[in-house]
Amino acid sequence: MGKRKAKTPNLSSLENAAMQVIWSRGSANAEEVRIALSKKHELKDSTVRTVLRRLEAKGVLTHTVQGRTFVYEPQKDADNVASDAVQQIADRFCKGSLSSLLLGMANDSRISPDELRKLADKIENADDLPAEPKPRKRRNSNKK
Amino acid sequence: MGKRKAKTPNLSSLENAAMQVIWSRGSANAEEVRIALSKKHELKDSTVRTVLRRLEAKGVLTHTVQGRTFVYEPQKDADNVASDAVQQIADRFCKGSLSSLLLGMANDSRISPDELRKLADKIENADDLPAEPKPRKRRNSNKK
DNA sequence: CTTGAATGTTACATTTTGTAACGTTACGGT
DNA sequence: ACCGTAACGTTACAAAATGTAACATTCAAG
Repeated sequence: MGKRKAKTPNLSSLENAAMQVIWSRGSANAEEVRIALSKKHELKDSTVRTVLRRLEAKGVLTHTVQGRTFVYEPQKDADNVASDAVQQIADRFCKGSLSSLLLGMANDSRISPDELRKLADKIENADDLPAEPKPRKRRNSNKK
Repeated sequence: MGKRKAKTPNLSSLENAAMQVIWSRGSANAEEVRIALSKKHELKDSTVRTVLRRLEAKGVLTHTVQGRTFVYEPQKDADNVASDAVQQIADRFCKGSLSSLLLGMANDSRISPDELRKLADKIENADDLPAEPKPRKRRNSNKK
């Protein structure tokens, strides 16, 4: 019972863009973020660092020091944030019922029963197989 | 082809609160909204009306005149907005794949294969029965 | 015609964002 | 031991978004 509203802070579009970069590569330093963003929008490095600092202030990022460089990484992975976001929508529009939400999406032809079933299968096969008594919690990304 | 980004405008918390009121009752005038919000937050009516006007400017509300009163109603129903919002999340975090998004939610135990299957059934049974060729659009508030 | 309810107009103070210049520090190389 | 430079910190601001309202105008009903 304790854990109340993490109240995912609303990110501005620039902040969001920065987060996308970091989420997509797992972590990044200011310069990397700047480069990535520069495709769309040229920014001074101090600008980028300001944004990054603000994001950390908002609690969505943390940093570790490597040499004399700050390496930022998400406080929560993208998956988690996405889930929370969806849940929040469900809260606001469907009294918290995810099912109702999805039902609505089906009405909008955003998703079909078929997909849902396939998805159900995939989930079972992928993660929940009863042969594994030890469902390790953590995500073990050993790639790269 | 045509249909570009509806770009659901981000609503501020107050704006959102107002929208919740209107969505929940289908439509409402300034005074009703004020009353509803007053449970949490006392506001002058001009304040409320300003917010309502801004919401209309943002395109999420429209109004019709009834006598000399403005009756506001959502430009899009809650369902629609919710769907869009979820889709947007999928876009941002899952390259647009709703399935991936849901998969992630399953990982977080936010939803289970079981629920998905039940949901699939419900959708098929509820909405798709070929017996009803004309799902009447709406507009029929004969109450009151 | 006087009222009053309802709307329109206009104003701010705050907060949030976007953007950045400038100052400080300390590692690495010569 | 220096110094240049890469990284970070500090401080500033202009713009936009929000919250909050006071005051003016209108028009129908009595």
